[in-house]
Amino acid sequence: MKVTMKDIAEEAGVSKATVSRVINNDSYVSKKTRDKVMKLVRKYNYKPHTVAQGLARDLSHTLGLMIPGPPRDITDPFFLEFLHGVGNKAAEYSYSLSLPTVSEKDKKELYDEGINFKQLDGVIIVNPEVDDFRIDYFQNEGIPFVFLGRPLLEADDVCWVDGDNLGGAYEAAEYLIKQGYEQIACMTGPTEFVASRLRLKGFQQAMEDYNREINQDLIIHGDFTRESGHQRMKDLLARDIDFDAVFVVSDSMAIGALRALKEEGVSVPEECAVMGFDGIDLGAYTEPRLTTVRQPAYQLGEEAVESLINLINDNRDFELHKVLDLELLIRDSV
Amino acid sequence: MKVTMKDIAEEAGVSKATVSRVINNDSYVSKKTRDKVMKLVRKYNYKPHTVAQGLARDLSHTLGLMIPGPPRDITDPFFLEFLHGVGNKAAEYSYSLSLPTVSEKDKKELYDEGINFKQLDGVIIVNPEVDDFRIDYFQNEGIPFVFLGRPLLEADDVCWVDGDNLGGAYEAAEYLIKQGYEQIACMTGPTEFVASRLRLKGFQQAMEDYNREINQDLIIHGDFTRESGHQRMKDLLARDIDFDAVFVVSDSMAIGALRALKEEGVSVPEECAVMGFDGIDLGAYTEPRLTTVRQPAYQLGEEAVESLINLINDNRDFELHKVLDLELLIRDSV
DNA sequence: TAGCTGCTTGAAACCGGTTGCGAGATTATT
DNA sequence: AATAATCTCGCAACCGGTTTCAAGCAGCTA
Repeated sequence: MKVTMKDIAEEAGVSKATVSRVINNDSYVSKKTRDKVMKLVRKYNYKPHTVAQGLARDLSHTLGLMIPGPPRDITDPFFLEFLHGVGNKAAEYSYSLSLPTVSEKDKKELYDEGINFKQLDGVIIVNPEVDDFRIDYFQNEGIPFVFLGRPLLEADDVCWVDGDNLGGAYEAAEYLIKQGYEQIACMTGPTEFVASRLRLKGFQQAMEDYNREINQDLIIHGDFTRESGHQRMKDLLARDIDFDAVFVVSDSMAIGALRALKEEGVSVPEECAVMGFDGIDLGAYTEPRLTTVRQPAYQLGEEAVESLINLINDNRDFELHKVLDLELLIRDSV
Repeated sequence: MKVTMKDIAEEAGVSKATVSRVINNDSYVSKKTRDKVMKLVRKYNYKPHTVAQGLARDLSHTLGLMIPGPPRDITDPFFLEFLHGVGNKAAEYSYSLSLPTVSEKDKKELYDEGINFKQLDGVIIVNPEVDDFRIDYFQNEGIPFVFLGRPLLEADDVCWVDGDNLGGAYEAAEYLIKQGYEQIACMTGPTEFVASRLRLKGFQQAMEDYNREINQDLIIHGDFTRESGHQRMKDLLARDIDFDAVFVVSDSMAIGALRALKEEGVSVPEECAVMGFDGIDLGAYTEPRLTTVRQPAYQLGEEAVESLINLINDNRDFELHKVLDLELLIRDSV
């Protein structure tokens, strides 16, 4: 039989209210009664019933995670590692997760229909777009949310955690430059994603700082998938422009690009160096192994949950924005 | 303002009880009042408050997913795809997920502590072991559960969904045999996992059926990780036994093995063919691309949830065991 | 027409907590 | 010593549903 708060209260000879106060160490309870209650709590290993608590406090103890829909879907290992961090941290705080896939296409409709967002305590949004409409949406609904990745905003009162995309991309480009590559291409993501822009910007900044001219023909856009990396690289090769290195802003795309290069008989890194971004461990198993910038996906997941819970609890005392450092991971493709 | 059941009841001029009955199309309600209520339900797009419903019915609307701990962790792409299926299906039925990582080491302790299992409506367990202790555990707790993978039991009243491991492994081995390979090795997983055994058994059966002798030295055990695939293959090569093909029972391991072969200068598939198992799409990006047996991970995830919900709802009218077909995926490594 | 039966519905208790309000006990203030 | 301020803590309402029980009512049988 499950022991409830009432049971504890009766055995301790106090009211439910008091037990509740002890547990949430709310307001004043004398040390004596607190000890008495806590003893019983420990004795029975009592844990408040999350659902009942939720009903009373209007909380669902559920966090929503908006999984990116196709093309860049959940199967992206970067995302998986992130999810892992989220799942663990959430479990640690007794939150559960709701993971509806929101496909890109009918995204807005889904939000209009409201899914069951109203029953979520908070939401984690991946891949902010420039001027992301979800900001308004969730603000209106009054649902706390945190972004993985920073949305580009002037008045940045929105909570996010992010890897240092700009810095990481800068480092990557700088490394390529210092290694003596001359014609460096950059394959970035769709312009509507902030991450694409920042990484491109980091690249451009490094090129500028080292007085390299940027050939606009060597800036191309994929969609973060392997397939697109493969295709775009084929296209680029077909266009017959000289380049001896390419900075690809996601490992998945980089792996696709690697494959295209191989198919076209271009040796890596001799004829063309490839620099990735993300640091998925699959990159350690390509041929050649992918040099890349590692994002701490797992920690990002943990931080996202941590921030979100702070938001939910109306805790004002935490960093609204968190930037985690990236790290150059030197392997064999450069 | 959120519309509650009381609001609907008042506007319809009936009691909450009646509205509840309509919604759960419980017992008898006259068509007239039912229509009247339903009209309002649609008008306000009313959805019952999951948490309140949970409290009343003693349900949490949360499913637990026991994530395998290290070494074979969630980062395994097969598992990710599975999780994706689970997440979507669960969301479809308005269930959320709790994803605590249960590390292999302190597994039993965690179960003893009980985590918060009592507040889960059901649990999905991955990687059943032979004589899995969790069966007793959850049966005692009275918590419905479903396995991904069949546990080996005589009295099989336990619910599971599984790929046809035995058949798939048989096919894989048969294919190798028919392709004319002579000395076929098999790298399987730890013996405590049922999947390892079944896949090995399928392999053995095929060998037997085709009158091949099995060299026990060519049966080796990894732990499903890339690292182990890499290491075990190195070991095998060092032992200097002849073989011209190897059936590796997980793609992750196969990819590790592929790498080891490459490092040792053994060409694949000319000098040694490699057959994988799982069908993670990463296998399409190795060099050479991995021939393997594809498991429908996403569907397995969906089926697992479907079965679990049937169990939760005490629905007796469904297949307790589901076996999904596997499919030989012929690429370049054989 | 009285008595039954079966359908339909509402009242109220209940699920397991939280919380506003106020009363009684303690301590501080003057 | 009287009064005020501060602690403690219980009562009871409430969160939004579900479910038991019984009553009202219509139709049917005898």
